[in-house]
Amino acid sequence: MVRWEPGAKERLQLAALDLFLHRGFEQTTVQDIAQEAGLTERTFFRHFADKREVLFQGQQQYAAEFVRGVRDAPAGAAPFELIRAALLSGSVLFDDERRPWSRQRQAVIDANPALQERESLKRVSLTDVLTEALVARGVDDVDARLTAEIGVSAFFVAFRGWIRADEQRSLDDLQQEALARMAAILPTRAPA
Amino acid sequence: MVRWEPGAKERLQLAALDLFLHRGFEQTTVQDIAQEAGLTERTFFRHFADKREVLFQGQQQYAAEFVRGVRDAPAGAAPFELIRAALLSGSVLFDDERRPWSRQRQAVIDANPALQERESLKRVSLTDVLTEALVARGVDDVDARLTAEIGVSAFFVAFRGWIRADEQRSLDDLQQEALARMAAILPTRAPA
DNA sequence: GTCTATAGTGCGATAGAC
DNA sequence: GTCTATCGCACTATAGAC
Repeated sequence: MVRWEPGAKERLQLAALDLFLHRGFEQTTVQDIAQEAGLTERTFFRHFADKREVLFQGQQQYAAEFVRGVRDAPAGAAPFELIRAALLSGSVLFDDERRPWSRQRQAVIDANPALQERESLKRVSLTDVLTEALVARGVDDVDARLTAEIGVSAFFVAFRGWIRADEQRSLDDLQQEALARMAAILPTRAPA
Repeated sequence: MVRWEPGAKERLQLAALDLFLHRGFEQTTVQDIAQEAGLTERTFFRHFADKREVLFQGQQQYAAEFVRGVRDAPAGAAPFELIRAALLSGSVLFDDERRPWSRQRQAVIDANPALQERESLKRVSLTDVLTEALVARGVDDVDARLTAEIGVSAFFVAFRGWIRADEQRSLDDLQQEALARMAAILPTRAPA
């Protein structure tokens, strides 16, 4: 007889999403989740720093793809090209199979302020790592931050559209549209 | 003898900032803060939803100024003009007198992830109300969201610069610079 | 204003993998 | 033997219920 089944973390994540969906985040205790996964509270907290974090693991995987897009872009690419590459690279994680799961997860987050708080912090972290990646590609500090802000905004606006019930377009299509619209909103520079 | 001194909320805020600065956020209990202000824990939670919130009251005042800028902008103003008006309107709250206080407060926030989380949520809320204000001015939903994102990004990047030790320029100068740089980063549209 | 549930921590013990 | 995952228990502070 084994002392523990493999995949404890995954079991906890699945149990948590399921319970949050049906009972609500606040109405679900960590003990409930652990019990559902055949583990104890203490073990839950070994895998996740806090109760909310169980929904946000995997985000750093997205950040990594994002950064990889920047790192692998052709030499001499302008900041705007770098951010397009980042967005395209990240979008591969959001295929049509994932759409229903993303919808469920987002519904749970939208129903709870504490989870929105964590999500918004993840957004900031994503902007930070992207900024760093741009600086590593030689972009000026402030421009890097602004470029990252533009890119992350495009991602989040596109993502919201992507999980809409009637939306069929790919995430990257929506991202490109968001970037184009932002360019249209900002004033054109006077020709040199 | 009075039953309670006036300004309970303000006393709690001042006591909290002071204790957070000297002891750290986590090392300060709500009881510490209440005691310092001559009140009870229960009273603290009557004024603030949670321990972190004591640092974030006054943000909604900023949001109101922001929105007012949008509402009072001249008729027929393009989204970009509306956002410029919002930023200018909000910046009046950040005069040179406030700079040292903003620095202190930000130092406390930067030292604690839980506070960064709350700050990032406030940022999202600000974007939401700004989006709403733009929609009320007739801007298309998606453009409103994107415009709000641009504006809030400009504010936060500018604010970071504004509290730098050696920075002398006004917040709005820095905001304008941020907007100009974003425009320069995004590609120019092909002429119609 | 009191009471209590729950989140989250610290430390130690144990069981298996290697 | 070492290393790591799990569990047990006692504990504090937050936050909400009554």
